[in-house]
Amino acid sequence: MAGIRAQQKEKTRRQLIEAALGQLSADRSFSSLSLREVAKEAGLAPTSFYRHFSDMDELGLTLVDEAGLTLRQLMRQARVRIEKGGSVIKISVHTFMEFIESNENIFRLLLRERSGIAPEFRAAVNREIRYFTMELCDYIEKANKLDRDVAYLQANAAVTIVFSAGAEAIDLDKKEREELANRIIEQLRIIARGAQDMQSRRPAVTAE
Amino acid sequence: MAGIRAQQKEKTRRQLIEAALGQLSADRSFSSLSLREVAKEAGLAPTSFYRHFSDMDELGLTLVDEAGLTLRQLMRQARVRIEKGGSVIKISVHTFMEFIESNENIFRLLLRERSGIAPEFRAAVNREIRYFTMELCDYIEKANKLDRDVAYLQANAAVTIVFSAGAEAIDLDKKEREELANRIIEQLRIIARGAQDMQSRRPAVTAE
DNA sequence: ATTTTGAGCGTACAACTGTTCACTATTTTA
DNA sequence: TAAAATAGTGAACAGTTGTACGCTCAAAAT
Repeated sequence: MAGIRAQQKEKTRRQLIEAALGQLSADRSFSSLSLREVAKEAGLAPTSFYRHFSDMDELGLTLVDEAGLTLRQLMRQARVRIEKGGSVIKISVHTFMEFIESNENIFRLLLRERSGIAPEFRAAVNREIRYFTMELCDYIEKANKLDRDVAYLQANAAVTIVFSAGAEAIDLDKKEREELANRIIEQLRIIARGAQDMQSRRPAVTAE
Repeated sequence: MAGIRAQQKEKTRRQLIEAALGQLSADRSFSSLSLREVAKEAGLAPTSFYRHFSDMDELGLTLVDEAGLTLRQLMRQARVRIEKGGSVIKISVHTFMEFIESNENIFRLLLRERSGIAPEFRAAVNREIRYFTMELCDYIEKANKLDRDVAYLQANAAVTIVFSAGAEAIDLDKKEREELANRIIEQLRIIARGAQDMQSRRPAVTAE
């Protein structure tokens, strides 16, 4: 029972996903893709699309999930590198930029659909980004010994700036990307210092 | 010579602009509008559209210009309020939120097309936002006596965070918006403190 | 060995798209 | 007053879209 049939189905499903992902270029948003186009690119008749997804929306949500996986890969890799020592901020930004470079289209999707039309899409993207933020928040809370709410403010601001930079970076050449990365690093430092400062001016919480 | 003809033409041109703006709701992006729909909404035959714009793109760029004007109004109003005294950050954020509330659709356009498809659109939106950033940079440089590059880092980070919050705010109810505004205010404070801190640790630049 | 299932296909259709063209009616110009 | 310019129209076009339907044929279940 190899499931030769289910296997084949999974394969063409992947073809549809890859086809859609492949069409997402600089001047093509997901919502501008048509079911027929994607099916054609995948080498399928338009009607066969329905054997795998009931909708373009359903395909889209699948892509967002895919992007979520990529995001977690990114986090894992950053964590590994950080453990080996060096500036946390620098490493994080560079890892992020690398990922954008090698996963352009999936990041395009993520960054565009964040402010896109379909509410379900936005929700899905925001879920992924929130997860990302929370991980960072935990890390900051422990590593820098900040109160949770201050850590959250810092994490949220950092993620906003990094993702926003990601959206910019996608359309830049290598040199411009480096400049951008340096700017982001400095901004993250400013935020980190500000958070430390805000924490230190707080009344200490003491046991009664 | 009242120019009764040119007058009427300008009027229906406005109708087209308003029609397009009116269609930009939560679940409708500019690129999803069709020429025919817009013409219909404006009470025109599809073909009459061409008497005013050669393209939907041309209409779109006109809308972005419109949004730019709104943005400058916003800046002007914030400046007036700031002169009357009070927390600069608080006033700025609240003014921004007010504007979003009373110009929902035009902000939707601005925030969406920033990461949209058409390169010309993105360029136009980024031009407006850059202008906004530079104004803020000047202000910070003078008011807080920061070096220009530090002031720029702060201004850029602040604008990124505020606009990103704007995109979020559009879909929130009143109470949630207030919470968001408070979070933004705290984050801007963190950034301001961080910038001050970074400045104060710099080697002073002295005349030779 | 026979029946059932289901992935993929081709045809067809109605809805919509942007754009062309020749036309009307009114204002503007000469 | 006659001629030219032009905002707005309606019909028609070729193209694209999503989707319903019935079919095939190989795999799976009986």
